[in-house]
Amino acid sequence: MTWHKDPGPGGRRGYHHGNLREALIEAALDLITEKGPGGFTFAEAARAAGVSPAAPYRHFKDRDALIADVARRGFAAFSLALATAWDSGRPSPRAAFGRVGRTYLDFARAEPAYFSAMFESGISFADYPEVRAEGDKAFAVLRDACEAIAATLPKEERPPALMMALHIWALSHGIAALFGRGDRARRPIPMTPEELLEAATLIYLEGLGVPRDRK
Amino acid sequence: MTWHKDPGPGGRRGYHHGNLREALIEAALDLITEKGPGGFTFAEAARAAGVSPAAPYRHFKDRDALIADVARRGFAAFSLALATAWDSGRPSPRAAFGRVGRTYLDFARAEPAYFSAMFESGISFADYPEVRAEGDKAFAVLRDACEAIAATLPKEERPPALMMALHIWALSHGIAALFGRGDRARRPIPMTPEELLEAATLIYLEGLGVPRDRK
DNA sequence: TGTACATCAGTGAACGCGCGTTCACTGATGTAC
DNA sequence: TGTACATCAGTGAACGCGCGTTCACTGATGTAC
Repeated sequence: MTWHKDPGPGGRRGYHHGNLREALIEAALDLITEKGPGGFTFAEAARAAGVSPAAPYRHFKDRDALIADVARRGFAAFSLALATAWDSGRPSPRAAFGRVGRTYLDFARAEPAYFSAMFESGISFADYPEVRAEGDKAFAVLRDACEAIAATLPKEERPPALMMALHIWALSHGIAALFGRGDRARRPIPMTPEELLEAATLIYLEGLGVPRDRK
Repeated sequence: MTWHKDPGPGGRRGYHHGNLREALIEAALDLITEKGPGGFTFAEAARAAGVSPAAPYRHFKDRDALIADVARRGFAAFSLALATAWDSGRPSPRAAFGRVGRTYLDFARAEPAYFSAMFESGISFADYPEVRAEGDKAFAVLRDACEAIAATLPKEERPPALMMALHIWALSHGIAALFGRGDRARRPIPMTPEELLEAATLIYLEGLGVPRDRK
């Protein structure tokens, strides 16, 4: 790793950029935010970083490799956010579970570019196993949470935690995708996505017989 | 409307195509199926229809207008499928409700191109109100179904049908988007999407206190 | 029934554009001695 | 401490490509008389 002085607001010091890889990722996030994953181009990312169109090839094999790296980072940030929200189920699994759901929606809204790269860019988990690995970590957080929720039930009534996790993931994802973002394609609804998810989760847990927190 | 002889397998008779509008829609569906909504181009659709690149402009203002028309038709087909599945809640609302959910997943799998155009193409409801209108019809079917399900509960326990419909829509959509298609980006799960949705719906309705069908 | 004509759905060539990618290159950096 | 050199991250020009869109046009169709 090279040591670099702060390049200042210009972002560029001389012949060498200094931090091109990061700058390209940032540019990609900005472009995806503006135009969606399809609207992002390698050339424009280079331009945004103030660098010739050939320069990105020093850092990424091709356009897809850059998007995959964005997705990987997105999943990493996502699982960190979810894990922080879950906080090992403190103070109670149910309270923590609610936070996890809200965090899912938060993330989709606050980081639409990551979200797009993760779920809508069409990059293949098979081609980029490191993306999949980070995605699995995020899912594992949700699974652990479901495990803890299930554990509040008597043994013979416990639903499979994997199934629960898939249900909650799908529900959160559906709400985020349909109603959660400032999309032009969005369908307006008479409540917030958070309220919608919270109500659904409440009903779902009720259906499983999960006891509510004592007041 | 002009009367046309069957153009036969060549698809083309002479100077006039005869049914270019339909041929372009078909081509768009094929292309979107193959490469996603981003991979579809006006030029390639023209080529597939065996027509010069300028010809599509006789039928569609631009590329987006064609995609919007695909989305509109998709929503129309979707609401027809949902309405058929619902069948006015026969023989029982719950049984019919189950069919509606399965139909959602069926549609996503059987018509990935429509599904993409409807939900992932980024075309704006504001710019194409006819697309929105068809989408609303599809949602109305689900809403009616929820109304009927809610009506099986005593008045004071009935949840708002709109909320129920949004919950079920989001759940179905999340499952379809994450696990429902033959996507390369799909995450494999140890059960079918149909089973996953059915279980979730069962738990959800249980949580609402909706009585089960008598055996 | 025949013909002139308006209408319409196509043609095909051309445009400007921006893309991804390659290439031989060169300036800057760090290091071995 | 000074210098030669290897390494590396950039340049910038060029490529072939396919796109969306326009234009003046022409062949086919349907209709008024």
